[in-house]
Amino acid sequence: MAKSIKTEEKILESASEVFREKGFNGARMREIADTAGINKGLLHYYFKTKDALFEAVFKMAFRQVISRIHRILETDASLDDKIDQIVDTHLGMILKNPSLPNFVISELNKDADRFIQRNISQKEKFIFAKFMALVEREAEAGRIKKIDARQLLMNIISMIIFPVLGRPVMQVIFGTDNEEFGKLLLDRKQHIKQFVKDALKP
Amino acid sequence: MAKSIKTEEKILESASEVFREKGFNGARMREIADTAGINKGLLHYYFKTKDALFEAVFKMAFRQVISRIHRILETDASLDDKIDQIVDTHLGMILKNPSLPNFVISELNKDADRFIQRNISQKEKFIFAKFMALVEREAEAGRIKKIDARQLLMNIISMIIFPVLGRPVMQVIFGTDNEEFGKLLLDRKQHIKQFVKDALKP
DNA sequence: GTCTATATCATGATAGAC
DNA sequence: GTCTATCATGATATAGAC
Repeated sequence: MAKSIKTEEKILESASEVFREKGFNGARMREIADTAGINKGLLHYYFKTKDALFEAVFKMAFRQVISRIHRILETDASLDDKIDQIVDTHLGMILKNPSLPNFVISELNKDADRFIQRNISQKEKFIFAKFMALVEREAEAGRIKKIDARQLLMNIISMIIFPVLGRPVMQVIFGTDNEEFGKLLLDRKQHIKQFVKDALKP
Repeated sequence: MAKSIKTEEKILESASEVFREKGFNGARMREIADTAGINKGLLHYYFKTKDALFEAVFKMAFRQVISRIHRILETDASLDDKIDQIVDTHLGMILKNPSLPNFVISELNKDADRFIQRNISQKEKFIFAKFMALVEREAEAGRIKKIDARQLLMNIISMIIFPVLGRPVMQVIFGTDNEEFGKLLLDRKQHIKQFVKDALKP
């Protein structure tokens, strides 16, 4: 057989596709089975319930979004390099998977509090504390303006993710078609890096 | 009666509440009726179908988001004032209605293209062209850096909306609880204005 | 206008043959 | 492991009494 992918992987792939497009409530087990080219009954053989299947898919998507950032924050790279890396890898990933941010965020907002509590660990706090210290050092050395590291990171991530997420809204505000807007998005890597650098200039 | 609100308004209010919280697919006509304190049958008397009710609610929410921006862009205020106004009125509105952005954006992304086409008008293009000209004039006069007006507006709106929208994600990255994050959000008006001003400095 | 009762249908999940 | 057939539930929507 050309396709040696195991059934379970095929199911996860198809489920990811359908859940991203329709959300948990909009997705049908029937459609997932069809997309995977298998029978509905088989879905329940591999994943007992719709919830279980969703959980598996969502976890993967969430890690994809968040682990990249943490990995970059963890390194010993300079602040400048960290910013460049976050913009490059994140914007690249999002442009390749435009449905990812909306999926993660809209599902997350359905039960935010429970999720936050389950996912904040000491490790997160520690990694981020390191980044805060880095920003503080840079400011004291006079290489950048004094700034709250959390606001800074929030600004950067906002400028990366929102344009893809809010694309329909922005297009209506601009009065712009898909093609023209696509060009704007391609320019953003360069633009964001410059914009942030300018804002930080002491 | 203390409550002289007409039934139809009461329905719209309740529907708005439930749709925002659960989305179109997650919302139940039953829950909307209960919230409004009326019977299910009566919902269909006022709004033939669930789709029709949703359409009415969504239109209101969308206008609330988008018309404010257009109104500000339209005025004869200076660029500086326009930026301040967008940040102030928008962030204020969003902090008062934290569920609004997620509702509008996640529903919009389910059928973005159809929606965009239906909502782009010559008026939009005209208003925005005026803003682009303003930004260009300021740059030529040497009062700000040269910048693409669309990227600029995208940056501003991103920084306003995303932190509320992506709040759960950011809290996990920061390792921060609701209270601490809430304080960060309150500081953002001031922070964003300063950040943008710094980035634009020639 | 407002309610109760009901029709109709689609979905997630299970049972059981192969 | 994979399929078919079926169940049980719960949703939207309608009909009709008051």
